[in-house]
Amino acid sequence: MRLYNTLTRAVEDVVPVEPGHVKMYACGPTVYRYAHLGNLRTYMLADLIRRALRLEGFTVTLVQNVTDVGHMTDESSPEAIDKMLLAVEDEGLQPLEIAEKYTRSVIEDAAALGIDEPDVSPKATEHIPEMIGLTKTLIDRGHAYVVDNGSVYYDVASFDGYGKLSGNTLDKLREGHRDLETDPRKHHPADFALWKAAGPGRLMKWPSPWGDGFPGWHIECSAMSMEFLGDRIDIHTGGTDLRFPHHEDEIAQSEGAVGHRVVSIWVHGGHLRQAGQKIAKSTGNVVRVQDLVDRGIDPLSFRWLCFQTQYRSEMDFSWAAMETADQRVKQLRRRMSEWAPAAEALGAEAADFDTRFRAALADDLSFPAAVRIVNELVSSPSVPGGVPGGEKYALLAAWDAVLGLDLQREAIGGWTPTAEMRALMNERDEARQAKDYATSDRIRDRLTSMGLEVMDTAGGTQVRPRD
RNA sequence: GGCGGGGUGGCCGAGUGGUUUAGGCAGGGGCCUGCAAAGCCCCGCACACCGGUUCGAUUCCGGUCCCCGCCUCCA
Repeated sequence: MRLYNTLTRAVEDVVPVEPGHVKMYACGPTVYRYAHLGNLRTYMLADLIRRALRLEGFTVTLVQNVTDVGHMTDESSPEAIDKMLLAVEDEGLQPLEIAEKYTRSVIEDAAALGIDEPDVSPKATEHIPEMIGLTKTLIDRGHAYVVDNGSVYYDVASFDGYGKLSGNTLDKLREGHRDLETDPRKHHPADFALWKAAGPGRLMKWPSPWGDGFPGWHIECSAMSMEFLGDRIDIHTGGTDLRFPHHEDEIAQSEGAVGHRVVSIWVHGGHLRQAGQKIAKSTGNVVRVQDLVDRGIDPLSFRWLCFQTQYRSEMDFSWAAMETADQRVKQLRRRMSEWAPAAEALGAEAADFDTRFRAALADDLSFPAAVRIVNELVSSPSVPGGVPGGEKYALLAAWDAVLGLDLQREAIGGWTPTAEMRALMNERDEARQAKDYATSDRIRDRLTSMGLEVMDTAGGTQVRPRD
């Protein structure tokens, strides 16, 4: 298995520190609003890496945090508004109720998209002591300092490798600095909060050695990743926007605390755009799982849409492309039911397809190549010397462990026409045999109006639900 | 201003120093059919612009234009 490492800017082999067992950490959702498809694409990425690794025979442990601490709209301003607090005001709920509501919603949306749950989903609010502990360690090791109001800042100048992930090294940061108002107590403008003193009216706050306050944005990931996975983590994923400052700061924290490299491979997923702009709450162009459902699109079809684009690339979302993908997935399921049951063994041709599919996934998760292989398999001849239907079924069923498209749904689900439908089908066949086409066409219209697709086959009239 | 990533045929989107250079959808033609549908077969010869390297570049290098992300919360 090879993955592109943002840190080294190269595709690297995944070589877990513990042989055969890959430890993954994924930056997860902030739960004061609904997740949109862009967020979910990134969560899906972590799951796809896990699925592909498992197909390769690895054991995988995936930890994904739930950020239920509100962060500031603007870290540098004293008048900054807490986003969690905004949600609290808008919805008339308590912070924990807000968190619960949206946590549940994200879990549901992820499930609808076939994203398997992480092995562990720690909540930030339940690990405040670990964050305080890590902050103490950083102070002790000379990487952080306390200022007079009780906030604690990370001293970026104390960490040699600062900037290695994003390219934003300290000299570059100084050079290209935007005129931001920063806390004058900071030693360097790029210093960031590990712990923030609670201002008046702050709802979520905890006691600490430096007074009541709340954790900085980046510390939760350092603290929880190392708590659950140790200080040698094989893969860390997140959206490309987290590359700087979030992941850069996370590296400074984790490595500053333990004194050595913590994460081996950093994987960043590309953003979803719509009409050229990234999908975001602030842009006002969010698309949610519910929007897919409202349009009669199977949410799992969003997976197929995503598979066509390399995970690292930005992807433009359009309803036209989404509907095309949906049609294709539904078509695949229909073909599966035609090919059932699965063959017991694979012939040479089928085995070759299998090898190519697995190689595509192992090559930096090349889903576009995998999609092509699926398409080739589907349209390959089922004649002797080709791939018989039963083998196609067996292959696609196996690949579905990664694709997650529920391809066997129709074949297994066994949709069957009702007695009424069967009676009409018989009537139509009789009319057709008698060449009474006026009657047969009328019956076809009747079946069509029942939401069915009518097909003539060698065995007579067949119907299936129209998608 | 700094950092990072892009511009491919009607659309979505892979990929590659040349020789058969994806795939899907839409579109055109055909087979099949009583007619449709479904299925099958055939058809597009693209790579922002300008230079350079090369026998040869869409692919490598330089420049130009444009787009997107990050630098404030962000997947």
